[in-house]
Formats: sequence, structure tokens, C-alpha cells
Amino acid sequence: MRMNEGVEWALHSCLNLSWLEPGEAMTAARLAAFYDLPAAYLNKQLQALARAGILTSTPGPRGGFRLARAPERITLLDVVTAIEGATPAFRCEGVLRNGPGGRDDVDYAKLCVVSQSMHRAELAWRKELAGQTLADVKATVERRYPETPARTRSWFTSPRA
Amino acid sequence: MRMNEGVEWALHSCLNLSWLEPGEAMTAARLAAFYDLPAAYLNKQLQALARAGILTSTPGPRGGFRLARAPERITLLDVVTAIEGATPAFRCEGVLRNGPGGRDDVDYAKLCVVSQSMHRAELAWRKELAGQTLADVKATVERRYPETPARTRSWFTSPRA
DNA sequence: GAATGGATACTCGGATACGAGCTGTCCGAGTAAAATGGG
DNA sequence: CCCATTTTACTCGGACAGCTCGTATCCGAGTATCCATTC
Repeated sequence: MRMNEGVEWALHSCLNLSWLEPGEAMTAARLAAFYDLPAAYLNKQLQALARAGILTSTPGPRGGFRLARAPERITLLDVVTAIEGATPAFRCEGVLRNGPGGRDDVDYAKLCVVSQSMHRAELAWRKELAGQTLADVKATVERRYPETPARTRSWFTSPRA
Repeated sequence: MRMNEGVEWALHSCLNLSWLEPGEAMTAARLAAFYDLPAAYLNKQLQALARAGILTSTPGPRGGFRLARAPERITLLDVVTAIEGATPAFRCEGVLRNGPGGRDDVDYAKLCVVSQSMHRAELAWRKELAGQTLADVKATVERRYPETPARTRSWFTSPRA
């Protein structure tokens, strides 16, 4: 079980966007340069965030991405599901269906006790992610590293290196 | 993010093993036939369970796999980590290291707030899995479907179809 | 009849191909800004 | 000087390869069983 690399990039990029002036957009290329990431691939992830309604994108000069809503209303789960998709990690393929006495007209994903237990664990995972907003993470970073917001903003507003 | 198919197989196979007579072994081929699974591949998963100390394997005629300890002492997390490995799904690659002001001698997996939040969610997931033992699942199945243990045992002890 | 040695068949175990999905890259459609020419 | 029009440059957006890892398979090492042979 392995999570997409893009999730980490997306989270950090959203965090960086939250430190910009409200309404200010930033291009995928510049967001990628901040961490020395492949620009086109990060662009792909940001597109997914835009499709999910987390970011808004504007093309053309002075265009780019910006947060679609306040960080208080963006949970970590929103970002993760935007990148990873909504399909659960443990997909019950219904082995019981192929076993003796298996019926085709039964939804074993719902009835199978094993599936339920695994599903319960994933629910706990999602609940924990949904309980943390981007604003919470942002606040923690600002408390521990007070210079980060100003430093980040100045990096993005400085002329291209 | 996608969990190995083998996890589901391993869980159901452990459950089936728990319904056999204590000390009775069952071959990978027969366990696979129960759900119509590829035998050699299931064997691979069972090997992983044996390496993790969840099952014991004995070669030769009358050999096979059996539970290494009581179902009360086998958690779902044990099975999952045996198959999936212990590496967490969200691996912090330390994008901060490549960012401005990044240091090579800092463990960002520990300091990065994003990484910590994601790690906390995975901890909740593991905790939920660790709280459920194979005996719990077994008891739930026996309560809901009382005929399952006898039926399963008879299937495994019946002559090969 | 009992014991012994060997042959046998069966099981796990790891080494070996195949394929899906993540990773990475490219170029085109569309847009806002800037430049240009005229009034 | 101001405005309309054209040009320009820049951005996202989706379509196209490369590669790692999960999926599937095969054959060999080792062992308990069974059988033939001998005492």
C-alpha cells in the first residue's frame, strides 16, 4: 500500500498558497520551483485539486492557481481524496462470492465481516484526516516556525531566480 | 493508494484455518480452491504470514499451514503488516529539504507538520486494526452465520472434489 | 510378524515473467496583457 | 492624449511515453509416508 507522491506535493503547495495575499494566483511552474519538483507533473496534481473544487485556476498571463475557499474549510481529507480518488484502499473483491454457497446477488462488500472491519479502520483514518484543516496545519507551522510565512511569501514575490 | 489483494485472501484464509481442528494443517492449494484463487500466489502470501510468525508451515505429505497462535493473539494489523510491510503509506520524501533553507542534516519526516498530520491519521488506522483480533471477527461471523464453522470445516475435510 | 532401507509423492520456498498504474513529459487551446496604429 | 485592434506571450489542460511494483506462474529442496525386502 503506497500513497501517491503527489499528495505530499499538493498539501505543501496548498500551504504555500495560503500564505499569499488573498486573491493572488501562483503558477504551477513557480510552485514546483519552490521545491524543485517536475513542473508539468505538479501541474497535473493541481488540476486534480481544481477539479475537486479546492483550487481555482485561471489561464493566461497573471494566471495560476489560488485557494478556492478559506483554509478553515479545506480538510486534509479533501486534498487526499482529490489526488487519490474516493475508492477505498481495501477493496473487497468478494472472495466469498467464489466460495461454496456464494451467491451472485449478494453484496459481500457490505455483509462480509472482514470487509466491515477493514472498512471501519479506513473510516478512522478518514475521520482523523477530516478533523484536520489546512488552517490547523498552517497555524501549527506558524507557531513553531514564525518566520516561515514572510519568508515563503517573499520567495514567491521575488523576481525569478 | 491501493491495498494488496492478498490481504483479503490472507484474512479469510486465517479465518478458515481458525475453524479447523487445533493442530490440523491445510495446504495452500486447498485453501486457494475454497475461494477459487490462484494457488501459487496465495502460497506466496501465506509464506509472508509464516515469516511474520502468524502461521507455521510444515512441508511434505500431511503438511501445510496452521495458525501459529490462538486467534485471540492475532490482530488484523498483524496480518496487514505481514502482507503489506511495515512502511507507512504516506512516505514523507522531505520536499522541504529541496526547498529554500532546506538542510540535509534534518529529518523532515519527523519535523514536517504535514508529515506529522498524515502520520497521525495512519496511526489511527493502525490502532483500529490492532484493536480487532482474529477471534473478534471469528466470533462475529459465528454469531451472524452460525452454520459457517461446521460447513467450512466439512468442506475442508471432505474428499477432494 | 516386525524391523529396516529405499522409493515415492507431496508440500513449501524462492526465483522467474507479465501487466497495471503511478511517474514524468510534451504540445495545443484559450486568455489576458501589451504593443501598435489611428483618430 | 485616448481608444480600438492586432499581436504577443503566458497559462492551464489533456494526451502521450517510461518505469516501478503488484500479479501470476513455474520448478527445485526437503520431508513424512508407504512399500518392498529381509530377519
